[in-house]
Amino acid sequence: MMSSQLLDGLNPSQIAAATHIDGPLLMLAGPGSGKTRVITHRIAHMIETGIDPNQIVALTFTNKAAGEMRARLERIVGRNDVWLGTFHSFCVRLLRRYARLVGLTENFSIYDTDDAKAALLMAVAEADFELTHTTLGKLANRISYFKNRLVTPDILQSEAFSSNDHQVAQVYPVYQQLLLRNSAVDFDDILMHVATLLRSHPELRQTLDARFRYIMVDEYQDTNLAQYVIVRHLSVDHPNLAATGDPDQSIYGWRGANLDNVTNLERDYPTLRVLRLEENYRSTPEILSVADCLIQHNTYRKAKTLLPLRSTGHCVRLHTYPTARMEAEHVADQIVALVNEGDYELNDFGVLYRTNANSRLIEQALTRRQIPFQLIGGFRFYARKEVKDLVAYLLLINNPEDNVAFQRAVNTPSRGIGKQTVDKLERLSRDQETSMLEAARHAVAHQTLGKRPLSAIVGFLKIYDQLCSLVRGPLVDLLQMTIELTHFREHVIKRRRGDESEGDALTNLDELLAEAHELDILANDEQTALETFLEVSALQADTDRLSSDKNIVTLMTLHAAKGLEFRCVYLIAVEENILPHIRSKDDPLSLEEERRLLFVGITRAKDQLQLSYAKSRGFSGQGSGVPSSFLVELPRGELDVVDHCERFDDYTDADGGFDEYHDPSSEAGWDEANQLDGSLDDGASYVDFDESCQLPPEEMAARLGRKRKPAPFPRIRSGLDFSDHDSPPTDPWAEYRPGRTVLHQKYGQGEIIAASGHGPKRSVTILFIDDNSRHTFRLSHVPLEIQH
DNA sequence: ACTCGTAGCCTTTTT
DNA sequence: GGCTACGAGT
Repeated sequence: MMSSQLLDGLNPSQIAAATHIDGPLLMLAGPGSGKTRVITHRIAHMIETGIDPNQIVALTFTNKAAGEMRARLERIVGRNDVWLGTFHSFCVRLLRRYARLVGLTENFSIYDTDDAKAALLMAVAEADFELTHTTLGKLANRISYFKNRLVTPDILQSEAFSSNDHQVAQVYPVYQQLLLRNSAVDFDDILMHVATLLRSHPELRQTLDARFRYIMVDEYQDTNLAQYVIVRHLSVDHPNLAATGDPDQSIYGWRGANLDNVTNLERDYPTLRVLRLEENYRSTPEILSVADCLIQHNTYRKAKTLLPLRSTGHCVRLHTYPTARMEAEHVADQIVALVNEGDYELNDFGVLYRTNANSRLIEQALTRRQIPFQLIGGFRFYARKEVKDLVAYLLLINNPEDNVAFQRAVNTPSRGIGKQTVDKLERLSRDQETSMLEAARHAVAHQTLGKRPLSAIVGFLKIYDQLCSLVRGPLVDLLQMTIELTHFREHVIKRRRGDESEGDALTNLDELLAEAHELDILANDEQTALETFLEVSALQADTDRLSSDKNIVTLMTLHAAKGLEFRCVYLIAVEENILPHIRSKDDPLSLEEERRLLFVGITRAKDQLQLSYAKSRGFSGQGSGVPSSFLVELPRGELDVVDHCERFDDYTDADGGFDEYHDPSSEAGWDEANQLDGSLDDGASYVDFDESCQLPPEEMAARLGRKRKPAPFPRIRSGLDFSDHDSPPTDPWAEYRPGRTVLHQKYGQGEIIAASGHGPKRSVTILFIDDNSRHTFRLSHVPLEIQH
């Protein structure tokens, strides 16, 4: 039974996709094919046919995409309990629940790239590793690479590896242990731990498979092995996995995204239904023709058509400029002109580029013309120093084991605790096998430090304990008090004195307070405002802050533009060594990814598209001046080619002009470049895929024999809320339950009269015998001895 | 323990 | 071209 209203306005293949509910489904959706529309209508349709929204999960690439999808869905079916979020946020929730099964505690910290590097640096020191022939960054990248492919320290150490990876193998296990000691995860762990969890706990896997019965994955072409293993394991008994993606838009190979996942789907699900969405509602035929012409130069590719539905529009422009500055100025001028003509508004414009560094001149040109714009990319809001410094206190309050947070908080604002003291505390903590926070308390109690550092630490602990007592109150109060007790504002002002960003830094603090206040309002039983805050602060990407309601121009990298569209797109700096990037040129596969990146950029445009390059671009080296080899692959006859250099005699004769790249001999060169040697081995063969993705043989055999009806799943309240039935049995805090008698250091003996929460975030209310007083404590912060 | 200077590394892309 | 991590000096 399908609602005609719901499917109104969808084309036949879209309807087919939206009404395919049970069984595996792969939607190969070209750009602008109404994919988001299909997904939302599909979910709405599922709900309408009576499926419990609680059993539906839709995983997106960014929080923003999730938010948009939610908004659209709610417009159709109203408020609902469908889980819509990123892979990472979904996995964090799962991991919070089953943290103990992988050696974490429920209140684990999430490290962003900076924190992870700090932790890695500690691990390097601990492993007595010399950073002479490698850098911290490279080491971090390599470890990330392995984690994305589910290569654990054990596997790495047992495999044959290059001398380079031999070094990685020295540090990786130490790093991983250190993270566990701190009860912390890095971004990659979030996925890797969940994959491990599902692989090593069949009964839990089964429970969750039933719990999340309908799983959708958007941007499937950009998933990595860890992500594949996760959705694969959640779709065994209930193989209702629906993936949408476009292999031509796979641009995250460097992050471990694996196009094989598309083929794997066909292999692992023989009944997979593949649907193609090829009709394009977004772009003019001119734009699509250019895009198609380009992408056909990719060798490793399944043919796919782009069917234009819009009527003829403007010619795609290719502009050549003498300098990057002129490029920026002219783009800004065109924006002004088009807006003045009245057909376009500022938010119709997107300026796209390969690297963040390319935004600078455009920013200046727009600023000079007083055109408002938003710049997406570069540093995340939560990665700013003053923000991170403050958040460190909250992290430490939430997770006292977190030594990275401790080290950041303990001496910011500086209070006389230097490297010496911190090193000593780290040694003490390792010797005593406690957190650095505990080691600090111990040092105070036993006077094992010099007088001056000791009193500084006493001061810090006093602040910390005071803050901890506020943990049950509103987050905004906790944050406010942190700022006050640490004299944080004064600290920021002092740091940035004279600096123009001083004001910004203070504004950022206010923004944090506002955010905290907002979360206080949203807080519920499942997750406190503090927990939500810490999750957001770690997982919010810069692209998530993109605003679509303000009437301003958008500047962003091609990667950040994925999934977006603009009426007018300016794709600047289409130059050799920038796009394709210099670092991708040795490897044919990377080169193809660069081509896809340009394809993504082109297909963001609805009405107008201008590609441009400049013959000189400020800084030396960077292959300035040479047009991208991709430009030669475009249909020259269909382009409106404008060379702004002709008026500048100085530049007309300069090397590397477009025309030089259009002679037959160069083209022969490109053809040669396209004849790839077929070496697809990227060294990712550490994990046997079948082994990682299949169930144990016995279980598989058992399954093939019977197609049984799943047991009814316990009633769930909302979202990713878990009932107590599937509570892991390993939670020692569960022992603190009403009726138990406990001993408190100060108040003496009392009886637990109420308890709530799980793990160390569990809090209990106690009626004390001595003075009949009641107090509520968080177990993670107050030692309570159970009396038997 | 803090401040200033320098060397090397960095950025291509981000959850 | 810019940051930042580390080292020497006070």
